[in-house]
Amino acid sequence: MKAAAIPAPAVRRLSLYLRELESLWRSDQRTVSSKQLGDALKLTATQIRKDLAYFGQFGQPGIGYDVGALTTKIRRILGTDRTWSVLLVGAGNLGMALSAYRGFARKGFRLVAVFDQDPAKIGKPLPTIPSLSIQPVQEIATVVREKDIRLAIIAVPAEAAQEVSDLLVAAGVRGILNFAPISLHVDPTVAVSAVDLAVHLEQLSFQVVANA
Amino acid sequence: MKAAAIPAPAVRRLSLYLRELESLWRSDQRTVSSKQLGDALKLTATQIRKDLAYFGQFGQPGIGYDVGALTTKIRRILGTDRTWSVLLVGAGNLGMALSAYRGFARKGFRLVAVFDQDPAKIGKPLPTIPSLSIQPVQEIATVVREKDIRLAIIAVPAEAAQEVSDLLVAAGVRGILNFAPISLHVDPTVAVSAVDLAVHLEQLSFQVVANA
DNA sequence: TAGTGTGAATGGATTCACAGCC
DNA sequence: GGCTGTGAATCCATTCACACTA
Repeated sequence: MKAAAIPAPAVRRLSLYLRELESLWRSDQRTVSSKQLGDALKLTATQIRKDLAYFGQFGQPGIGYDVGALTTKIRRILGTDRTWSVLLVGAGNLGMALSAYRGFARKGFRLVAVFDQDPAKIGKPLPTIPSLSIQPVQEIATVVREKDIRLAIIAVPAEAAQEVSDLLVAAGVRGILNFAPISLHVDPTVAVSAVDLAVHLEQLSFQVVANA
Repeated sequence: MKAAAIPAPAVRRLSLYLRELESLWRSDQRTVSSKQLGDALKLTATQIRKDLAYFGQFGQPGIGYDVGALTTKIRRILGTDRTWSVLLVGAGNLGMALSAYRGFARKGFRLVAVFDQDPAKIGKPLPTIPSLSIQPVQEIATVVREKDIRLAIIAVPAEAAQEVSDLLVAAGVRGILNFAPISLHVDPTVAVSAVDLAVHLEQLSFQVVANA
């Protein structure tokens, strides 16, 4: 089965469209034009139409897009029309903050397991999700299979990240969100998305100096 | 003065090169080829050479790049050859985790002030940086001027983010790293970089479904 | 030989321009 | 009149190919 080569940037923007649509829905707006979406997201109207056109025809000429219907469509495209079980490795500061983040659940991602390597932390329940307690990393494989987990978040120090990644991939995880400041080496069938705080700040400092 | 139009993706990769170079330095490697960097980062050697060429000639034909010298050069390019004072708005879970992150300091970003709107939090010292205590958002303008702060991190709920952003820009902040899941509207001379956890997970779920 | 730097060619993504529909 | 959907044109980033150097 041969999908029609969707540009990666278009998929990235799809998430933004969804976010904006959800916000419009909350403010009781039921119809939106590509122009209006573009203004809100600082993108051109054409680009939004083009992006959506990769996936089908969702709008009504002269009217625009139905907010509810388009929301549903984009959720289906992104695969968030269902709930994903997610596991977290690393129960340090960042890991705990992530586990407390409500935005995940709201988007259909449910945190179902947390792992750490530190024996002192094992067995402790999460402050925000008392039904979960921290498990040793050795149990990753078992839990992934038991709970049919496909997505994982890595929030461990750089030195441990590749090793954790290997464990996750071996266990059958299909996508990894990596917060460790290293470039993970994984099987090409596994999706990886990375967030490096320092990289973001460096981008800002570059731009600030350039603007100065 | 008119800089020579650097592609944004090239600048993004520069941060990755720096990260890798720092790692090579720690493992006592003093010379590196574009091929080797490319393998580590899953990029082509040509692309790396092209990216670096936007900023000058740093390599030695037949030899490669001097790790130390290139590190210094890239730091200068990114503007991280000096220390940046950074402020943080939002002392919730995420904000506290960010304030505890050591990677910032290591890269030359020093957290010098933390703000929150919740009266219950005002005055409390940071667990990890006891010399700093949480201040009311109303004081942002004063502190920015006093401490000559140019970069800010927003870690407040979506509803408050635009308002905080306005305060920051009015106070003279030049770059914002935004963790709130909304698209900020700021003066075009202010740089913004955004991290949206949900967006990242959605990208993963899309890819996982596509790979399936 | 091993490796950089770079003009030229390619490949992708964005924007333009407009036909068609409400 | 307002707005979508889309081929064609443009623009920009990546890759190729190779001259050149240590």
